[in-house]
Amino acid sequence: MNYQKLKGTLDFFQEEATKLRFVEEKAKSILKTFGFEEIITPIIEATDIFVRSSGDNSDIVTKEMYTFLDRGKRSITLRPEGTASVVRSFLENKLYVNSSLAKFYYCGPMFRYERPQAGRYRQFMQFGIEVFGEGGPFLEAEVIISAYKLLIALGIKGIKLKINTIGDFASRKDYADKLKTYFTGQIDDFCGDCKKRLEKNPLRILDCKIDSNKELVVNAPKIKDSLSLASLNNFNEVTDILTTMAVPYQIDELLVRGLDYYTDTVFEFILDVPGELQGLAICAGGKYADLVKNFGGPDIPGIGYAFGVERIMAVMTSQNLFNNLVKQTDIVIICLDPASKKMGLQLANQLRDENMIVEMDYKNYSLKQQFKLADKVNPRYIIIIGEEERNNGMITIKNTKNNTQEKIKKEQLIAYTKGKI
RNA sequence: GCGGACGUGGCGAAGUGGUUAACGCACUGGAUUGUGGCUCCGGCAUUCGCGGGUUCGAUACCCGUCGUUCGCCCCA
Repeated sequence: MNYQKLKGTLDFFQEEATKLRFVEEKAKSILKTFGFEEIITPIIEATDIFVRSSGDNSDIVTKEMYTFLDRGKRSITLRPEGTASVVRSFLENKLYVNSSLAKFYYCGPMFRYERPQAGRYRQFMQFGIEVFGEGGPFLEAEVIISAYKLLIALGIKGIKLKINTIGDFASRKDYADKLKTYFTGQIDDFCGDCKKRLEKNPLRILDCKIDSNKELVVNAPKIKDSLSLASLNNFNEVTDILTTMAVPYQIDELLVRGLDYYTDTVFEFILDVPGELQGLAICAGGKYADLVKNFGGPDIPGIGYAFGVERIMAVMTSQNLFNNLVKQTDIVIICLDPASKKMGLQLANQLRDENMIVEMDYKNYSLKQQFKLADKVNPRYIIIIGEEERNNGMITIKNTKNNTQEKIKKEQLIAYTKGKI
């Protein structure tokens, strides 16, 4: 019987696991400087949580969720995104009572039943943040800045920040109606999807890959003209702050997000790099003014974003940004007979207590074979213990950098290595 | 959900309608028994994703299936 991983899933081991953890740790350390705290929520939630938040017409809900009935006949879903769970937890635990602003980051697997391709998997890691509370344009800008700083800290080149405002629900409804009127009867030569979108969600016609370059689309009514003055002012302030903070951005009036809960400011960091990753979003998010309220909670706005960790790993790999992740061994202990092996084991663990990385060959007794193991892990020092050393309470220690060796008393070993490794 | 490409040992990769399935890396053993990383020699796929068909014969041809991968839709 041959077992293999499920379609669209990934095993991370050795170097890849190290990369994943590296990105995660870096992200955490930067967000901590912004005062974020970690929130860990379950991977499974009641299906309704996601239907409510993403919208029952969204693609995620209609065709991408892993949903099943548990033994109690409850509909359970593997989370397709992080925001809904965090909002649920925020409300359930009344995390709004102690402060007017709650800032969380999370990291974990998300699940979407899609056809895998470059940078897309059925189980993928997202690193994201959510902030609850009224913070105005400064908060929104800070959130975007935190994402930007993170990408800079990771060293990723070729990223572009696209930002837009889609207004509140009222102005969006108004805008959708305008678009509908505008496009009705005019899109006979548009793709089939766009024809469907006209009824369902006319905003999506604007970022259709096939039709978005058409004159009709380019000249379509702009969302700006449907926005409330407050929305408009807010957006202008956000971009102003970004400019002040020297965060390059590009206003993209066609940027509309796929999840229904967004309002006002939405943004994406996309990759502008050659190859298959070109154009992929590595971070996306926005404001959601009414999501908490719609969940039955107080009227508290939220804003957040999520990074696609695998995508970040992919770009970083292609840009050679994982240089210092090689496994490092400090010492290999070579033991030439069983009695020496026991002594070696003791020494190894004493050294490990000093935080040194120590390995040894458990199987062989010949010097040559053990040296071969040592070559593979390329240690700073090689210790040799045989009958000769044992009888004198000595060990031989060899510096592999300059190929010198000396005999020292085994009691001196810790002191000898101090400061050298 | 739709379309294309691909599927040979741990990895990379050649190959042909007929029985020894190249080669490289990795792994493993050895080149006289306490000093390696180089070199040399040996071992390592009864088997070419799986199931069926065509054929005297298939890893090679056909069908199906599963899987990988890329694109579309959508998205991180």
